[in-house]
Amino acid sequence: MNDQTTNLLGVVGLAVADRIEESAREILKHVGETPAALVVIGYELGPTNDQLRTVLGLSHSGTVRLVDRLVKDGLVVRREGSTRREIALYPTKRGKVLREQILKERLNSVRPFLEPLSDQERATLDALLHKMLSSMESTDMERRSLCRLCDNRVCENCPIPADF
Amino acid sequence: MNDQTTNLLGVVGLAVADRIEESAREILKHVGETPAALVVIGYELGPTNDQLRTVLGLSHSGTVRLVDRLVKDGLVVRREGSTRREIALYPTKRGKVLREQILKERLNSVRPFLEPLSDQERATLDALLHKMLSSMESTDMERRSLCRLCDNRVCENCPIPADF
DNA sequence: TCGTAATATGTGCGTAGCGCACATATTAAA
DNA sequence: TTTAATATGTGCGCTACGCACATATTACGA
Repeated sequence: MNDQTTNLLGVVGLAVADRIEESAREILKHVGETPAALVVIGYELGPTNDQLRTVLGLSHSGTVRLVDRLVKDGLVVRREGSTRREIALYPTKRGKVLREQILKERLNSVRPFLEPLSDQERATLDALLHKMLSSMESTDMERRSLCRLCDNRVCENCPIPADF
Repeated sequence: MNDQTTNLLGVVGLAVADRIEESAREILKHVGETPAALVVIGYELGPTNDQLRTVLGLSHSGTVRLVDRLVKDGLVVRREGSTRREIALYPTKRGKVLREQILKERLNSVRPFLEPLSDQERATLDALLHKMLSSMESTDMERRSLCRLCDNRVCENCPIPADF
């Protein structure tokens, strides 16, 4: 194992995450897990507070306040859930619009990294990344966390399941 | 350009950054740019507040308060700089120890991503990452920001310069 | 069935990590 | 030698959280 490669992956990872966060901030005026929350809620499967919490890796109260912010901004609504103690989170029309922008700008901010590579090199990188991801995480929850900012429409064989 | 590869790179980038942040939090009990600050100051070149600020991408006051935290924790000291209005930031003995731990655990947290790959595949990935990085950023400041969490001892031809 | 445990949400309170606007000291420049 | 630029520090506020607690609903076991 060569630590130089490990270090390089750390650099690229940090750079990619930086660019993604910056692009989301400009659209949503929120940072942290708030953009990911809007993406997850935007699947329109009506996640509960607690399901959202596990995907985002936040505390319970942190998640409640995060949803408060999204509700206050008119991006998300709390509906009645399958039982009376649960809620179901859904995006508003405006929430869906902003979600689309977040997903689009996320891709736009990552794309420059691939710019220097040829088609052949991109295909090689794709295969390597795919191998890294598919062999790494195990539980469904970890997979959902990994893909919490994904645009699932551009991901063919994505590990994130569409159901909670 | 295939957006599926772009998306995959976004996933890996987010995952890598997550793991790095988590490892630093356990050691330093601080998040955000604080770990990076300790790494940068730890080069023992006595950066000024303002030089640190540009590398970390923070506001001026944010940087002052960040250094306040490091000083309060006994990890960094403010010394007199080359002119009387400048300060020179240096790590304490304890600051150096924690810095070493941050660098070590950063590599430890990224290494699992390479675990599924063969030696040959790692070499290919290394070449691709290197090409991506070397063709991307231009100014020295951007390079320093990219490498703000690097362990420069494991990076052979790293773009971060050793002088400010 | 009835009480007890588990689950789900929300709240009071505190903290870390930042930015903006302003104040002050020092150096550079006109 | 004024004036501008630079470097640091401060008052104030805000966002994004976590912890501990309160409350409501559902599940479960005696």
